[in-house]
Amino acid sequence: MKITIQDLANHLGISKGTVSRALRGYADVSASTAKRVQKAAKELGYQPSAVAQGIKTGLARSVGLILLSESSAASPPFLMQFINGISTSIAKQGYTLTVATAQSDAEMVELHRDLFVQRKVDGFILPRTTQNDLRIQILDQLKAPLVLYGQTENLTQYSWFDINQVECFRRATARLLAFGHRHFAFLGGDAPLFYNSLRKKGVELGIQEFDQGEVKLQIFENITSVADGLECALRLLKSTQPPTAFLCALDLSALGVIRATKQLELIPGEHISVIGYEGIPEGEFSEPGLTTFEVDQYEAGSQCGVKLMQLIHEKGAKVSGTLTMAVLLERGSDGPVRFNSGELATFVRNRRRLLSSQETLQQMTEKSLRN
Amino acid sequence: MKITIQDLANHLGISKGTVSRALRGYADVSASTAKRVQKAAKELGYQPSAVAQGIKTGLARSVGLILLSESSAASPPFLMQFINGISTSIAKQGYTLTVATAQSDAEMVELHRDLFVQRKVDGFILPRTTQNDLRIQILDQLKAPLVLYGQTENLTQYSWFDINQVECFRRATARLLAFGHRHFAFLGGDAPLFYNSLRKKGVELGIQEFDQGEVKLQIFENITSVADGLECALRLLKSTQPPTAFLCALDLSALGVIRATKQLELIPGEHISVIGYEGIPEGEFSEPGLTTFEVDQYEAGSQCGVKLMQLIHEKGAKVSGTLTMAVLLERGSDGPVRFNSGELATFVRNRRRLLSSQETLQQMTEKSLRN
DNA sequence: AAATTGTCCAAAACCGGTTTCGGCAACTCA
DNA sequence: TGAGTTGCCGAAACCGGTTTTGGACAATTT
Repeated sequence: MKITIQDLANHLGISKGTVSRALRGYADVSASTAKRVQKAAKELGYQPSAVAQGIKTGLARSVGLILLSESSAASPPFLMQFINGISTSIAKQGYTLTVATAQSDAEMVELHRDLFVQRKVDGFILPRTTQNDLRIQILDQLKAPLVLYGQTENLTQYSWFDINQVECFRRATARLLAFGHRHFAFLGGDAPLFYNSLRKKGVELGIQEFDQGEVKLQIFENITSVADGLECALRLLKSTQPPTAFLCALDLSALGVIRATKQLELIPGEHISVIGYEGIPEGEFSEPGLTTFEVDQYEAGSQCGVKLMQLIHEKGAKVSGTLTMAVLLERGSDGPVRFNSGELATFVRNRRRLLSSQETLQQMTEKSLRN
Repeated sequence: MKITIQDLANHLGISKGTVSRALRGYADVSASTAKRVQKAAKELGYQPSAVAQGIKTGLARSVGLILLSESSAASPPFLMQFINGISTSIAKQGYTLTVATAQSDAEMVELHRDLFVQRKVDGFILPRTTQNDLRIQILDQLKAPLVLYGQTENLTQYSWFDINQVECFRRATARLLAFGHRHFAFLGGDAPLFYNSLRKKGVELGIQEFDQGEVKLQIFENITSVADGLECALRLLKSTQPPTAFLCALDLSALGVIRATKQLELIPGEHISVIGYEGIPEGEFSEPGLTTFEVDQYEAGSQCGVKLMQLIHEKGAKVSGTLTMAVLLERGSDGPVRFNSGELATFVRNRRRLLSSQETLQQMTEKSLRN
C-alpha cells in the first residue's frame, strides 16, 4: 500500500541510497537523475516515513504540550489560538504538535519524562508555569529542550516567552488611580501559578508609585471562574467598605464582577470600575464591554514554537527570553470614580431597598400594560 | 545520554534480542532472566524508543486530530474535554495525540494525507463532519483508519460516534409545543456541517408530529456566535410577528438571544423561551440559566479514541457507530407560553416606549437618593 | 600515454528496535 | 542409551530510511 524508498528505487532502476541523496539535495547526484527522482516521487506520491527518518537522526520531529485536565474548569480560553500558533510555526520545519493530558501534577511530570525518553517528542512547551516547576526539574535532568510560556525563578537558563503582566497591572492600577479610585480589590487567579504573583506585583507597584497613604487594597486568590468572581464581588459590594475598583487577574472573574453589579443594579464604568486580563471573546459582549488587556495567544504559541525549534536544531543555541505587551482594550467597564467607598456602601444599601419596592411597581406596570 | 537497548544488553552481558524478548514478555526467556532485565531497565530508566519500534511495526502510535483555525472564532468550546477524552482513552495502548491546524479546507485535506503518508499518525478522528467530506475521500483512498465525531452520508462504511441530535431537537420542540408555543425560530449553526441538518431535521420532525396547521417556523443559518444570535434575535423580536420560542443549534447563539431579551427588558422563560445545545459552562451563569442539552465531550473523545484503537489494532475489525443522548438541563430560559406572537409584538413595542421614559425616572430617583 | 582529478552512483553500514532461526544443553521417554 | 522434546538464548535478518565508502568511468593534467 504505502510506497517505500526501495519501491521508488526499483521503479527507477537505481539504488535507494541515490534516491535518498537526490531527494535530500546532495551535490553528488547528477542534475538529471535528481530531477528524475523528484518527478517520480511526486507522481507516485512518495514521502519518506518520518518514523524511519527519526531512527537515524534521533529526532521525532514533534514537540510536546501537556495539559492538566482540570475536570472542573472548561477549556482554557487560550487553547485553540495557542495550539494554532505553535503548530503553524513548527510546521515549516516538518514538526507536529503532540498534545497529552495529565490528571494530576505527578502524572504530568511522568508524562514529560516518558514522552521524551521514548523519543515521541524532541522538546516541550510549558504553559502555566509555577514557582518551582517540577516539569522543569525533570526535563533539566534529561537535558530536554524546553520553552516556557510564562516566567519562573532562575529564568536565565531557559528560553521563555511572556507578556509583561507586571506592567499591564501597573498601568491598569495607575489608570484607575487617575480616575480617582482609592479603594481597590485585586481578584487573583490560581495562587500557585507564577502569573498570579506577577499580576499582584503589578497592582502593588502601581499603588506604591502613587500612594499618599489613602489607598486601600484588598487581595483575594483563586478566583478563577465567573462564579467565583460573582460570589466574591457580591460579598464585597454588600460590605460596609466596598472597593470601588476591581482589578481582576482573569477576564472570567471580571465577568463575574460585572454580573454581580447587575444583580445590585449598579452600572460598571459608572458606579464602580472593573478591569480584566486576557481578552476572551465574551468580554466584548458584556454590558458594558469589559476593559481588559488583550493577549495575542496565537503570537504566544508561535513565538514559543520558534524558540523551541531554535533550541532543537541549532546546537549550542542560546536561550532567549521575550517580554511583550498586551494591548489595553478600553471598553466601558471602568471610568472616573463617582462614589468613594462609604458613599458606594450607602448607595448599594438604598439600591437594594429600592429594588424590592420597584419589583412591586414593575409588576403593577406590567399588568396595566397587558390590558 | 539516552540509553539504548544495546547499552542495556551490554550492561547485563546478554544479547539485545533477549532483552527485547524479556521486556515484551515472550515465553522463551527464563523467568529469572526476564526479571533481571526488567529490574535493570527500571533502574537505568530504559524505555524503548517509539521511533525505533515504529519502523518494524509500521505504526507511529499516534492518532491525528486536525482542526480548522478559523481566525474569527474562539476556541471551540468542546476542545479541551474532547482532547482530554481522546488522549486518555488512547494512552492505555501507548498512543498519543497529534494535533495540527489547517488554515483552509484544502490545507486540511493535504495535512491528513501528509501526516498519514509520512507515518506520523496511524489514523484520524474527524470532528465537524460535512455532507461530502473531502477528508474522508482522501483517507479512504489511503485506506487510513478513521473515526467520525458526527455523521455523514454512507455511514455504514465508517466508525462513528455522535449524539442523537435529531432526537434532542425533536424533544426540545415537543417540549416547547407542550408549553403552548406556536411560533418558532430555529437559529442554525454552520450550514455546511452535517450537524446543522440533523438539528434542523429534529425541529421539523417535532413540528410535523404535532402540526395542526397553526405552527409557524422561521429558519436561519450560520448563527454561530453570541453576536450573531444577539443580532438575529433583536431583529426578530422587533418584528411584527416575533417568534415566542427560539431553538438554537448552539449555546453561543442562545446566549445571544438571551442578551437580546435583556436589551428589550424581556424575561426569558416568561415572555419568551430559549433552548440551546451543547452545555457550555457560560450557560449556567446567564440569567436565567440556559435550558440546553449537555453533551459529554470527554465521553465523545473517549469513545472516538476507543473505536479508532480497535480499527488500528484488530485487523478485520468491524466498523461501529454509536448514538447516545445528551442530557436536557432544565434551567430557566424556557417555560409556558405567555403571549402569542401578536401579543408579544405589542408587548415589545410598549416596553420599548416605557424604557425611554423609565430612564428619565431612574435618573431622577438616583439624584434624590444621593442627597 | 600515464597519472590525476572529478562525477556519479552502487554497495554497505548504520540507527534501535523486533522477530526469526538455529543451536546447545537438559530433560523425557521408549 | 539413543532419539525426540523442550527451554533458553545468541546470531542474524529485517524494518525504511540516511550516510559513508569505494569503485567505475570520463575528463583533465602532465
